[in-house]
Amino acid sequence: MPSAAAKQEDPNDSQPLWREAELRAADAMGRLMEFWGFRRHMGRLWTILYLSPEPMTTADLSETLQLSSSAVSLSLGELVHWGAVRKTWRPGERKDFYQAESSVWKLLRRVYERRELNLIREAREAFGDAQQHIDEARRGLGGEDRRRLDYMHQRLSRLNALSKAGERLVGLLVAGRMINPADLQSVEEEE
Amino acid sequence: MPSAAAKQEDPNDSQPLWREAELRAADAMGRLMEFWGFRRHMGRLWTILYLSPEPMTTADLSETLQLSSSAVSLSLGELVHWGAVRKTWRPGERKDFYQAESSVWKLLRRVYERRELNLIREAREAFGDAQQHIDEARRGLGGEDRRRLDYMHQRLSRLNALSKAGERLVGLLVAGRMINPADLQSVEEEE
DNA sequence: CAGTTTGTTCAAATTTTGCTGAACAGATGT
DNA sequence: ACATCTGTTCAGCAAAATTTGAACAAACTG
Repeated sequence: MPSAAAKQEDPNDSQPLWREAELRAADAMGRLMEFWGFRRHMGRLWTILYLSPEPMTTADLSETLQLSSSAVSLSLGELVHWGAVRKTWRPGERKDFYQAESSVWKLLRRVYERRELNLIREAREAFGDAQQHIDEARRGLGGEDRRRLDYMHQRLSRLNALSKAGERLVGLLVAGRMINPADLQSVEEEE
Repeated sequence: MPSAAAKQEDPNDSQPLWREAELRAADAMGRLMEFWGFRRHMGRLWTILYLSPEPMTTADLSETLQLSSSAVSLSLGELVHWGAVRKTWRPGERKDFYQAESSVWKLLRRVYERRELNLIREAREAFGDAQQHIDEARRGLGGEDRRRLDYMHQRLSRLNALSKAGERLVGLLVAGRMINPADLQSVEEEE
């Protein structure tokens, strides 16, 4: 008969009691990250690491989340690339160990900097180019066509201004100066 | 021989000169919206409408972007649902006409309110639940297990605080009070 | 140096997503 | 009531993304 009091490390069925809660939290973060444009596993892996007091190996992670080692390798690599996870090593151990970067605020800033900022900038450039082409195309025209191109030109300049504002907004967030400190309780972290 | 001076409405090849620029701008917005989690066509359609001085029909749109009427109907419906596009009608015309909501700022706020806010809220709830379960599970434990659960509990409370901060941040954006007005030139719009 | 252990890359298979044409439904005019 | 025009929904197809097992590569052990 199966010993009901087995503490933790049974092969299959008897996960520690808290494992379910941990997975729920990881899934929530996974949804967040997926929505946010990353692989869903990145959020799940990061959360498991973030909740673990000890660095973990790929084998640990692969077992906890029931993922193939390739999937773990891929998503973990991307997390490392984004600076969300760091490799560490243990004397005497050959495996790589991973631990979560715990300053979420810092992570957010990095993502906005490397991703959103570029994206908006590209869009703004496209709007600017289009505007310029319209500007050239409208010279010498009159009547209905001219009215239409003037309208388009004005609208494009509006889009341009908006992207510039967005760029600045994100820039301020990245620089950490966007938030009125009085509005939020501390978002600083222990790290 | 083909009359070179045909004004605009040729069947196929001779698009107006400015069409290319318009499409480039639409594509930029499409990329932005796709990245942002919407269908890419939503951004493209909206831009075409935004740049047009006159309301347009589905046929116009479908022809401009070379999309099937079903694709137009689908994405346009979603745009209407998000309040990014409005239907209008012309006396004597049976078709529906569409025009873009031109206050981009208002749109952004609506999206954040209806989407991001819910998303973060759900994540926060999940973190809270997990935290509570851990809290219950750790009672009466000692030693290694207790330490681990205490750690998890503390980390979950951190995630909880962060989501709360995020919720508040987005809330302020939605309420229009997040931005330090001195930091940005006017984001107000003509409407 | 041969044999392990560990991590990464690759191609095939599966799943998911997006798009289309056709069927359908609603409305309008004859 | 019928015919026509317009917009929406749906089943099937095509393209894209994810996932996996296996091959490969690298680092270490004895």
